Amino acid sequence: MVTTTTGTTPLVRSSGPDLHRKRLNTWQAIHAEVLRRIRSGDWPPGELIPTEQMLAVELGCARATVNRALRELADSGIIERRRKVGTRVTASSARRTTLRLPTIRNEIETLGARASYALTSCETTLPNLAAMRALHVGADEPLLLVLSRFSADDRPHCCEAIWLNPRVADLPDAEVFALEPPQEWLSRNLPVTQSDVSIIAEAADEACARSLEIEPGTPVLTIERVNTLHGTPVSFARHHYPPQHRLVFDI
Amino acid sequence: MVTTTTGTTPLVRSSGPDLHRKRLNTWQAIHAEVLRRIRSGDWPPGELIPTEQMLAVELGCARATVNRALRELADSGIIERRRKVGTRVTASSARRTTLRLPTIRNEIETLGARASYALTSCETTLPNLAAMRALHVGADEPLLLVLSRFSADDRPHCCEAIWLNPRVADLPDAEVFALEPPQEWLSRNLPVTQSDVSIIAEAADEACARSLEIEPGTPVLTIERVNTLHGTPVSFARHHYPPQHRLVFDI
DNA sequence: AAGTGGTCTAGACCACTAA
DNA sequence: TAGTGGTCTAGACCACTTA
Repeated sequence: MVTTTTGTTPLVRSSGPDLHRKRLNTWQAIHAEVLRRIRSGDWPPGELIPTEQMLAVELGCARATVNRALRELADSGIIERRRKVGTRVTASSARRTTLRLPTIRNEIETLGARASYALTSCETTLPNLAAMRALHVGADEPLLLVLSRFSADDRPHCCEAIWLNPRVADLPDAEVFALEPPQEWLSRNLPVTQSDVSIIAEAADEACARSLEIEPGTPVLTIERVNTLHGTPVSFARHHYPPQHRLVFDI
Repeated sequence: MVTTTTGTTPLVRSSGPDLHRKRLNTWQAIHAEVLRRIRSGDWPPGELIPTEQMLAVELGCARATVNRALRELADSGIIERRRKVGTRVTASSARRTTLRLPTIRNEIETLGARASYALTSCETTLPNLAAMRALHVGADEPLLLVLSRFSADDRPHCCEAIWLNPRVADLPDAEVFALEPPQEWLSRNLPVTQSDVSIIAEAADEACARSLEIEPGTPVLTIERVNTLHGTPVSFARHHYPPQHRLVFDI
């Protein structure tokens, strides 16, 4: 058997049973079919499902295609796979999803609003406790602190406080941040090897409340981000969103 | 050349240039190498990187292997791929990451603490406004409302309020929830085709504050989840976490 | 020792899109 | 129309795990 295969229009391999079974050829189709069987209750939580080999034969495709489909399902936490054991439908309601962290500008424009940026202040100052811990600096090492705000259609959308360490990165003149958000300047000029992100609920402090035009003490959703370059923390950003803001996603 | 390849221990294909270039054979190695070149600045943000074909030749592996590596990078938002155009290093700081939503019990045990569950109340009652909207029911349709709390090593960790619609799902006797969290019972007994999740910051109401042993009005992190079966909303859960709680992840 | 998933390969065709 | 990524296939070997 030396002739090349056509790859995407294979003929029925044998005259075995199941001649009427529709062939599922793409990994998306396999993915959907397996998901259907799980959701319909055919394959209940905790159950072992057929092996890749069996599914490939049943659905009429290569094992690699089944593998791709099942890998996506495993990545989503829908199924759990173990060598030698097989593939199980996940019993718990544990799920995974992809969380996108776009730029603020992008986030606003996705909502269909016009984004505008305004610098609030930009000064070299001694770090507070959180900044000392995040950037691994002492209380006597001055940092650059930039406060700014984004508006969506002229309503306050989010305010940012970002601490930058001038000893580990070449920072621009302060005037630059009057025109461009630190986040955008950073992404173009400072390489990052890792970001640690936290989401927390906290009470708005004085500056944040003034920026977002809310009462001090109002709950705000805070997204913290520490950017690290080869193990050295470079920037520590905190984005604060007013109470009506929601981080939304599907599973 | 009809002899089969061994797949994982191929010999050098030709006596071309670059005999000293180490062959990168696994998609993880390719992934790491490409990431290294991006982070080192060799391939700056916005730049086109070589095609799959070129990388496969340079690194000495199959194009499918390069494809797998680059696909993972694209899934993380590190690069952007377009047919006919090529692959670019993402210019913005937009990033994606996988967010895990484990069961509360799992979450607590991952922290190394002992999880305990306690039912607060369980009653059939008319929906509030949020529940009406989430479950698409009218103000006169009674729902089952279950309030409960999880503790980690006897400290309040999270409290839950969940609304269940008895008209679209067979619900158990109320006593069941005295022993088992609704979340766990649901995952075993009610299939779900979609979940919509929101993360918000809000002020603790009276019941939530009592349950978490905090002052009413304290900011809490709330994770809302609407489970849907074939388009019909079945349950509406709200998990409230006290202020020190952080949703943490890397990028 | 054996079974299952994980991955690599070489070749092929398809889908999309800029020119 | 041509170039690039997206995917499928058949076969092979490896890695991990249970028995």
